[in-house]
Amino acid sequence: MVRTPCCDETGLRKGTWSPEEDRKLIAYITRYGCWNWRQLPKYAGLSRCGKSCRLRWMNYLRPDIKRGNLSKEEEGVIINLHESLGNRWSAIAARLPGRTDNEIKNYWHTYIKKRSKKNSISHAPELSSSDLSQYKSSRGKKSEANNSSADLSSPQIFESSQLSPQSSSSEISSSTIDSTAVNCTNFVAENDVVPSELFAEPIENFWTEPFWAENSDSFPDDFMAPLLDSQSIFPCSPVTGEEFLCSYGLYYEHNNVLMNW
DNA sequence: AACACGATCAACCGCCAATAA
DNA sequence: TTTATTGGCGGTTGATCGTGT
Repeated sequence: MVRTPCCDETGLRKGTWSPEEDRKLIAYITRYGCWNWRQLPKYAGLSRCGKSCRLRWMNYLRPDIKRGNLSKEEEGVIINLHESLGNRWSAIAARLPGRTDNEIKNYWHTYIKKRSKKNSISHAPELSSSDLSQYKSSRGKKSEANNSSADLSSPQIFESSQLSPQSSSSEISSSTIDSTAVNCTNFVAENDVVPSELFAEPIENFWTEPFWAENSDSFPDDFMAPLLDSQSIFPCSPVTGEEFLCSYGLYYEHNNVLMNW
């Protein structure tokens, strides 16, 4: 089977995201969730591949992302977890609310450099053979990895604490993993804000019509009615009401259109 | 002020596992 | 069972920023 590359289509943008692109992505996901990353950019009016959109959202635009330097406690958690988990950045990130695997990965590489410099030795912290085998087997059996990571004795700091009260710990532990995915795909499915039928049986032409935040007036009233509100989507957003933060500033929704302060 | 260098981090790439058809 | 598609992960790259000379 030959896998079609997701990013080699001509016309797809690469590189740094512009504020406008961020705005579109935020607006779309805020409103509709991420039902399909591959198709999402088309309907969101973005000339990006789905992977790129997903990455941007997961690593940067999610409202529960914690920016800024890692605290001493977080550093300690990373170091401890790395000892037991190895380079399983996503698993480590799952224990650090608001931190992304990319961020932790970057931190670790920086840490390794600092440490190797400090010790004036060439060997940076490396995976033991047991770590490696554990890692490899976990990659082979993802679901087991999820379970095993949930069993670790290290302090459990679930992102669930930032999720809606309805989110049970079992939900999270079954997907430690991806609280982000929970956040994202379950916007709709679990928040009971938007009827799931809406997605199961979309309004005619809906999924075939590009989404433009600017043109949201064109949607029928009955469709606009069950829109997600920021609190139900991002129950732990530091910003209340109709506002939420993103990397480029404070956004708020006005007449169902995302505005930048 | 200008340049070189290193650090940081956002983003891309390629692979794998899960799942659907 | 096989094939195709998608999501997710870790490794890596490269642009940008800060600092030192």
